[in-house]
Amino acid sequence: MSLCTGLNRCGKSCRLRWTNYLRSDLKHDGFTPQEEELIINLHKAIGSRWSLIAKQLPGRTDNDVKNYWNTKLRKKLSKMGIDPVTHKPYSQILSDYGNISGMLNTGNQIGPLNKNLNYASTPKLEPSSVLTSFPNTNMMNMPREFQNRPSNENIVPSLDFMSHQFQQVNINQETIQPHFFNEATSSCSSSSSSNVTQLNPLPQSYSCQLSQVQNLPSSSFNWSEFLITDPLPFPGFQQQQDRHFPGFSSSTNPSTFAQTPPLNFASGNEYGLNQVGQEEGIGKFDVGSTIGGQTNNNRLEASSSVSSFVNSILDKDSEMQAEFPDILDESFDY
DNA sequence: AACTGAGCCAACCGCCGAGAC
DNA sequence: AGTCTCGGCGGTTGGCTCAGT
Repeated sequence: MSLCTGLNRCGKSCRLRWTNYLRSDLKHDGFTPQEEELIINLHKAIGSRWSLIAKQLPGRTDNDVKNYWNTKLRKKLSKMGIDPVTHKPYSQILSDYGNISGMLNTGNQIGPLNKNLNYASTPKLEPSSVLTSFPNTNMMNMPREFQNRPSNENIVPSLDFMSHQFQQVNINQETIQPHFFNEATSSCSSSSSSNVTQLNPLPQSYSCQLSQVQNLPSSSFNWSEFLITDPLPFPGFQQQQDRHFPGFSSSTNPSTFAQTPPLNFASGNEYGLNQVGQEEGIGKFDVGSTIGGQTNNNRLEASSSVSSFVNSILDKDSEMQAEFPDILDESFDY
């Protein structure tokens, strides 16, 4: 390892120090509400691709964004009753899992638990020690948000979500029943009112009554049911996914996606990010409606065959090609 | 004043891909 | 083709600060 001249640091450390701290164009003040909103929206669209998110925030580094997310935003969302990984209300996650139970028998298996646990971002919580029941599921029936996550974030609800459940159970046993998988179908719609909204700088679509969490479907659960032998629905699926969603697949270098020009990753109008993007004169690229989000409710039906899944990908690809030919066809030189 | 726990954030770690040789 | 170096990335750690007791 070679050291920088006169410094007891390697070149890599010096580069990181420069890029994360010393660069003159970096902001060192706090995040604005607009930046905060953009981070949340981008995270919802593309997950923890911090470098990509940071590219949309002038003067911020990926480290800045990552730290801010881990220390502030994640907790903030969690307190609001929103799973910071899926960006869905906890009650809706449980509802989804309740609705898709029983599909495991179709043959799709859920993969290695240790891999899946990487998806969860809250440390210091051992799911196997705290969670003993959860609805059955499988890859093809996962909420789309899960399916479009990087492969290491694919399968199970986040530990934020789980810890939230247990916090609710432990902290307020009078309002949240310990057996929180009681039958219920409630989920937070975009028009749902909320007590949380008062504390919530985000739009109502993100709001959810925490009390809804208690009304959850009952189902026996065993962690082993999340195990997958093959996380991909068919051989070559990953390659297809890479081809159609470059930058969104785990096997693709995120830099591929980074090669797109500055974009506004508004997931619909949930966060008013279109306005932010327009103010900055950047293009609009509605990831939420085309790829990762639920705006169009293009969730795969539980009965979808593999071919229909592929077709849906191809359809989306065609739509994207038609809508953003300049972006998708453009080549970049660095 | 001393201790403790939580929050924050710069720095580090390990992995991966690209490019040079 | 194989090896090495470099840079980028996301995840994690360690030390500092500060509020609470």
